[in-house]
Amino acid sequence: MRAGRKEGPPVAVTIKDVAKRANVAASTVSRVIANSSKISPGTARRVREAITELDYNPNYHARSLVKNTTNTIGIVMPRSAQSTFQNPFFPEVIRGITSEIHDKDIGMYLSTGQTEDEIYNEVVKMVVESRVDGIILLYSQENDRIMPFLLEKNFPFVLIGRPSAQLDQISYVNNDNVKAGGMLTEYLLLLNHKKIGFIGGNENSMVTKDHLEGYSNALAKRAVPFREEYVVYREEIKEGGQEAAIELMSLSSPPTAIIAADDMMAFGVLRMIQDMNKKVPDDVSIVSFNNFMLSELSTPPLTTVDIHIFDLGARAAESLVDLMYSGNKDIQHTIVPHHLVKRESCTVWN
Amino acid sequence: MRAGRKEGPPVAVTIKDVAKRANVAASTVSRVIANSSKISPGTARRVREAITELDYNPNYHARSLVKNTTNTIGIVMPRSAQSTFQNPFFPEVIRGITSEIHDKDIGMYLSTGQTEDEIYNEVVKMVVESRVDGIILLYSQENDRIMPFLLEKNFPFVLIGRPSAQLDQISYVNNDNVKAGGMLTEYLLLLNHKKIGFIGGNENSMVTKDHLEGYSNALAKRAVPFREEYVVYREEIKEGGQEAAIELMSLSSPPTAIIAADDMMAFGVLRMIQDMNKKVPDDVSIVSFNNFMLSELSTPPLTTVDIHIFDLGARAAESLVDLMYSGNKDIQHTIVPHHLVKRESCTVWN
DNA sequence: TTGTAGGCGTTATCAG
DNA sequence: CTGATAACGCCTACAA
Repeated sequence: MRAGRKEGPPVAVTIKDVAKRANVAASTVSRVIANSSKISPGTARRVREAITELDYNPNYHARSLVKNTTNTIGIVMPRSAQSTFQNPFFPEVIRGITSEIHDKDIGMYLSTGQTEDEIYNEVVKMVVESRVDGIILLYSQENDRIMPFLLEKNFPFVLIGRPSAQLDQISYVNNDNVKAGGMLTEYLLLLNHKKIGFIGGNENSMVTKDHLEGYSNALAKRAVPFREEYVVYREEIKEGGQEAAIELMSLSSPPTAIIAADDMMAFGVLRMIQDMNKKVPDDVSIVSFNNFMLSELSTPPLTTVDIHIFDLGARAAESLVDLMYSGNKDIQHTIVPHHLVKRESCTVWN
Repeated sequence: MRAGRKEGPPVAVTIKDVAKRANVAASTVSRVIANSSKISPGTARRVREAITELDYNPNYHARSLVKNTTNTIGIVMPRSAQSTFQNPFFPEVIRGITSEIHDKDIGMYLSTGQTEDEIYNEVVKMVVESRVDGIILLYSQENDRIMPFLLEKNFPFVLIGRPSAQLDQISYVNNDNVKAGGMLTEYLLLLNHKKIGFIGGNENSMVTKDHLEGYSNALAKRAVPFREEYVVYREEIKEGGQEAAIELMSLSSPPTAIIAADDMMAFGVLRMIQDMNKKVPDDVSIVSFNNFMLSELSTPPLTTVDIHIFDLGARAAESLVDLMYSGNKDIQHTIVPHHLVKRESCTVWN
């Protein structure tokens, strides 16, 4: 279905009205708006007066039409973020983006699609109808149609995360998730844990793959065997952690420490472990990724790695603005640092 | 600062190209796109072929310019939501809005302003530059300039929350917050609590006022004295709850139960109470509003009133779409029901 | 320094 | 049923 026609509200004041009022031609008005150098102070003043008196604002579409620029960027979220925009990750990224563009007169257009097709079609519309000047992709998955499309159209975009291919053609900003996963694992190892469970998010997402790689690297380095049964995947943000905890803890030799895909998962794990009448961290240690705001308010407060989500968004916006307006078409790869936030959900294993 | 000019990417295919290809006039192409009735099947087919062959998409701005319609709605968030988009309320509202518009070909434009002035200017731009067809306001405050402006321009908008004035001229969707506040208080009263602390959010916001009214009503009805010192306000989403807990618990006669402005606050309160080596709910009961996803995962799980945030967004979008495209300009007031979710943060006071 | 004219890509009106 | 043609509101040569 397509929305119907709008009854035009009181016709807006146009550039001609201003011109008439100031006794000049429309083009002159246009020039003072553009701050054209060659304009006499006198007329400039007169025009400006007329503008304020009439409360004139240039029509966005007319301007976009002729300049072929929209001054807005599109944000594309994954399907799963739509169903769970609940994941604080996305709002926080958007905050970061916002911080970077709010004073640059750049607007933000949000995708609303809820299926892969809907999202793809929205992206197509954004670019081919010239709705936006550039796009920030909030996710990457293997075999996705969006990036190939954008690449083919040669349309400016930056990805938050890691592309699964064509690294050298895609601007992205990401964390070093392999390293982060490794660090967390090593931390647990140093705490003397040998049986470490790993709860991944979407099995096909790059983050998950990278975390897992870091995990297994760290294990290998300390000659701790990698055990299949310690690795489980859950996508559902709410029940995921709880279910994974059940799966892990019901093993004949359950882990003494668990790495959760993110703090939301960790909350679920925490809840479930406590429901089992076990203590965190005494009976099982928990660590996770992201450092959401609430992580420090849980019981016990969560040890987690802060990946600076806000910065992810801000840097992405920065790169994109560069790509769109600076003429600099160089591909940029930005790695946002992470750091461990030690709190009280981990302890030494006897 | 204003963003610069974009280098036009490969010029897009226009309606004229299609016309040429199909050997018809541009206006004919326009007609088949609009599904005009009076068009011969033959040409229609030829045109459609040309469209797909050329991969033609109508230019959004050209169309908006002449039709004076944008098929997009603007979402205006409060300053505090920008700094704390962290509050799950906003993402959840947006999910609701999205659910309502994603299949209607309606887009979503997000405000990015971070000061009151920036936000106001953005709104002005949205309406006066014809960027959007309507607006959803995610907050209301007394002495705000935005609603008067919208009203004066006779621009379609709906408010999520309660207007502080001109109720009959403003479409809004809201909860019955007085009732919700009253219910929570009565619940605690029935649990035999007499000393009930109230932590409000922003003291000037309508929600807070309504909650407080419900609170004091309920107290009065049971002849329990209203005590000034039991009422505190905190805006900061993260530290607010903790600080308020300190303030309340250090009273000479501290409350045995606390009503928090929302679950985020409640988390902070919970944390702080536990840091004081007191038990929830045995030493103090906690209840709050909103029922965020995480509320059921805390320790202990939170008793809270579910206000159906998602529906707030969906209904608002529905009303707005009506206002914008249906020709029905009737003011609509929608009250979304709430319900108590009993969990484990409250118990009977001996 | 300023005005005139033409065009950006559509849709709507009016003939035919 | 279809084709010209004139808007929509703005910007940018080109002239003056």
